[in-house]
Amino acid sequence: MTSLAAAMEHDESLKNAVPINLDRGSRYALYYEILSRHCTLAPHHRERLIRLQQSPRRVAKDDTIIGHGQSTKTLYAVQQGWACSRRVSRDGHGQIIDLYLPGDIVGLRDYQGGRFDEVTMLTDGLLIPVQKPHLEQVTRQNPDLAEALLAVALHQGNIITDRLNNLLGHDAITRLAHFLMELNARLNTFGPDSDRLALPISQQVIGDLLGMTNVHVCRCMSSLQTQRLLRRNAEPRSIQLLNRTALIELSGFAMSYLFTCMRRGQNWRRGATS
Amino acid sequence: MTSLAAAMEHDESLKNAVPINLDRGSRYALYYEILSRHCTLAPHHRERLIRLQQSPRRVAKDDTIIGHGQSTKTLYAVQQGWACSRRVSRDGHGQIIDLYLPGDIVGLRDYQGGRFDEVTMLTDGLLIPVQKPHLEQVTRQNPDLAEALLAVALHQGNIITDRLNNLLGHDAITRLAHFLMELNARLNTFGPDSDRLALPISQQVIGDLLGMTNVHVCRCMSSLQTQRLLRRNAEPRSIQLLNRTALIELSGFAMSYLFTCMRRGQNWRRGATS
DNA sequence: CGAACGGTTGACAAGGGTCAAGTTCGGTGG
DNA sequence: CCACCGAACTTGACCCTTGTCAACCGTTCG
Repeated sequence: MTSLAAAMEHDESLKNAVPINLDRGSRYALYYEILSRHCTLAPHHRERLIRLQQSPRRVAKDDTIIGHGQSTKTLYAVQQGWACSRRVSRDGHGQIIDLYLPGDIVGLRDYQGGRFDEVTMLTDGLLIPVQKPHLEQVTRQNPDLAEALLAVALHQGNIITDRLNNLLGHDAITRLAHFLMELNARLNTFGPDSDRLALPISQQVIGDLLGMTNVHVCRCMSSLQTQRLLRRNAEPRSIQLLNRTALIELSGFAMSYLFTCMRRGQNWRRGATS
Repeated sequence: MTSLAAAMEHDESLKNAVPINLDRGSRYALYYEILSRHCTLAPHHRERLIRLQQSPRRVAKDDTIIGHGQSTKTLYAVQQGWACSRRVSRDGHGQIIDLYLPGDIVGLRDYQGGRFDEVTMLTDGLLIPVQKPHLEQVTRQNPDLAEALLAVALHQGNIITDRLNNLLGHDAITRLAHFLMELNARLNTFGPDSDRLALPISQQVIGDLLGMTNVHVCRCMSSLQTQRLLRRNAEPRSIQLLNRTALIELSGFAMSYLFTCMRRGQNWRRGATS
């Protein structure tokens, strides 16, 4: 086992936050894993993408990956840990825009340049950098990869759209429930659908993501626990889903944005088990 | 002047809602116009895209373009009029998700299939259909077009992200001001920056888009008018921006999602005027 | 003319923000 | 081992923004 592999496994607290298949051989093909969620890719694409990847970069909680207003030619795939992007307004107040989980690509929104949100780590983690020009070169030569990249971008857009839908016209408890279901779905995209949900972020951050105060997040969490819908664990920060059916019902969670992923995902899973 | 061209120009109320350059020759190349906002495209791409387009489809207010839950293999580019997509939840309540203006592509979010929001017209309009499989075939043969399509998708994602940012942590007046600035920017992407802003939708629809009630939209509009920031016209429904600087200041509008577009747009504009 | 629709206004209520104090817990230093 | 500290969470009191409900008005259109 290499030192990298060791580093990747020693971090117990993040273990169940890693939906990516880390079986032998796929360990270093993160971009291939991500892209092949949406399109069926050939083996030579796997090799091509592996050559693209730079060496993994271990980052700590609160590290700034991409500074505010700073142009960047680098994309990062999240191997481990959670990250978020913030939009900093003129008054210095930063609003969390987006949440990146293992298997997500950070910086894709800026792929063509022009928009420079700040990206910081919410937990310790491991990122795989790729140079945008290199990726562009590869996608120009491989229509399959270009299509897969488009699929990833559309998928990210669908996740955002789902969050937008969640924020519009729903009250705080519903929004929180929806957020938890979204996390549950994204963290278990291909893995077993565990009832335990890692939640390694503060209520302040959750509040920023949902447009409410940390105080009210706390109240809603308590309410959900009182309704026997979930139970909270303090250390490591996580929650136990006690009644997923009721939570889905309450939140109106649709999972529609996962359809693309699931459909292709089944191909992917068949391929992996064969 | 063909009958189509006549049809396109007789509709006075929508005249200033058309940011697309309708000069001779570009009139029928809507997809080329849209894609070349983001990438510099060659003349043969123009021909290729024109061949892709199906004959324009005139639609009326409240027409359903894409039914709820209905799969579709067709994309539509909006030539004239405004459209929106709605997400219909199980209880039958429909939440407006997205707004499509002239020059936008409808259905791109479902490009890979899997998500079926309802799309309806908010005004009368003119749409240019394209079959997704045909477009896919063309993009697979032309990396430039694939990249341009990716850019359009990312741009749409950026607009949504901006709206998300606007909804999180801003009060109703700020949200309304931001919405108006967004409209102003999107409707005048390349045209002269007019102070008159077409607003051919009801306050109920605006409320749905901003997550507030029609009553409160009315109150906020009145407040903005009282502050001498805008003036409302009843017929045709439009508003006059009296103090754009103050509105931008108030709403924290960034225009960042237009950067990609602007940057390339200047190329595009140079090309058009030469 | 009357129905239908969209906008306007007022009274009232509730969801959620704000502020502040208190609690828990892990880390740090003596 | 204990004392102390800070970060995050919890809880209560209070109040403001916004939703709700309703009446009313102006236009359009059948």
